Amino acid sequence: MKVMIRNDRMADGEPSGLSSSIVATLKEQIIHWQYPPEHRLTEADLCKTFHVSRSPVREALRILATDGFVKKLPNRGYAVKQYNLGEIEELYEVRLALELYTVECLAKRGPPNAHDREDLVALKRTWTGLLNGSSKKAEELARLDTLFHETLAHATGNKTLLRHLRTINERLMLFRMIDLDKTDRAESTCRQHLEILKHIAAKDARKARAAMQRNIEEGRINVHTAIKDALAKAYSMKT
Amino acid sequence: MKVMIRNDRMADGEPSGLSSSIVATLKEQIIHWQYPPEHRLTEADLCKTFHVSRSPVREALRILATDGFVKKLPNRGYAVKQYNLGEIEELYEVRLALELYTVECLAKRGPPNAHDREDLVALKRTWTGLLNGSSKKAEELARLDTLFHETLAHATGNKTLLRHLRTINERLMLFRMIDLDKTDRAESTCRQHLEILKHIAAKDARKARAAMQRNIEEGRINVHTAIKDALAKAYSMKT
DNA sequence: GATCTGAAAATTGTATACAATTAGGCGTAC
DNA sequence: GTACGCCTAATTGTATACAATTTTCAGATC
Repeated sequence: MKVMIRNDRMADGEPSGLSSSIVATLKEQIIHWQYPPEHRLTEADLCKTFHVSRSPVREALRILATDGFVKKLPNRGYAVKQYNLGEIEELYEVRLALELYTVECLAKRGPPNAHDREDLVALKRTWTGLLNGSSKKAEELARLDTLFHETLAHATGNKTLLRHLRTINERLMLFRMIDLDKTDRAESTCRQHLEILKHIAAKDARKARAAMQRNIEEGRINVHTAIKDALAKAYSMKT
Repeated sequence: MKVMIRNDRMADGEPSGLSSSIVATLKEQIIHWQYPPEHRLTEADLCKTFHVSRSPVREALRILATDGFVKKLPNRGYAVKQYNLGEIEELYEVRLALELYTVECLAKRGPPNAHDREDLVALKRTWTGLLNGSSKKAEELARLDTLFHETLAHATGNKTLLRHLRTINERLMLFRMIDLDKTDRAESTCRQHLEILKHIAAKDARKARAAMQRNIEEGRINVHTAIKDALAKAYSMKT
């Protein structure tokens, strides 16, 4: 009973005890759309489902709120946050600013140590293989895509940059599948990623930024049109 | 005692009750260096000083930890976070990325509505006045400088961008006074800010970025040298 | 039928009690 | 003198009880 799930990345002093596993579980569920948007989450309900008291549940909800997965309804508990088109665009903009800086940084001064340099060549191997290879399931692609962008940020050596990028990209997880499910997206992603790596290796900051911008913008546009279509459809159904 | 400080930007559902005022008070104290770095903060102690129970104190400490003002010592409570040179540089880098994007955004598409446009001309008035005028106390300068950068971010209309920039700049508050106390910094700040506004008005994104970069870099360098000197002095004293 | 009123239910905010883990120190053996 | 082990105190993690606020809904009134 009451198993303490030890979190993977427990190096920093952040998570502790039951709340961290509640956070992880709920995040996972929300990202996979297992709750309808605006679904209400009350402390009492979560206590029942997780078989714990209110203390860790409260902590978990507060964390999820600051991470942008739930929002607080004054005096009415919490609800799964639904992002509207404008907010999604905002997230993509901040992501763009941070990732452009990331590649500029890498092109200009390169990875700070041998380990990070190896990570970059490993990325090149991975995505070259993916370009020719077969496995193009969206789920796996999403994992590798996340890994790609996080590895770049990590290679700058700037942990603060990585952390901010993570919180942004974690939220965008909600929509990443929409993007990567698109036809031919796998191939264009491969080409764009390889291009980014090429320009970094060539120490061409301008071209690296441009390539990264194309990569992120394509994703943003895919999500944008998909959401707008969905909204239009939902609206037309109501009339 | 136990005054509930109503937060300015309370529009979102974040703060509530006692914890928010504890957070505000401790933040204020930490920013003003009223605790030595690495000073330990235990829940029990804070309960006594604030005359509240552990629940709100725990909540406050968790918030302060995610905001980067305290760090968690596993099983030993919390401690006021001491930033080393590398971490400060990281913060300045992320800030640079976000603020460069901010001015680029403003120069390219301009403020989204009349209200934000007015804010920008108000900034121009303020800093023109400051250039000629007298009041150059560092404390007041810091307030206006913060207002300048936050107003720009706000004028983009991107709330997410503003929020991330705030969390970064809030931490850099710890070192802003070091920067602004420097001789002639007031004047150079005025000139740089006015230049930024000029290029934004002229819709010249490249020059606006360059001007913002100079502004931020100057601050970074001031802080960098000051901290390095302080560390060198502390080290030489020990030998 | 619409609207106001009041009480009950729902829900969070706070306080406190208990459990579990860990750090620090003291004493003892070698 | 040093190292080992136990014991106590410190400290957090969790559960629960209580208080205060707000929503909601039934019933009465116009």
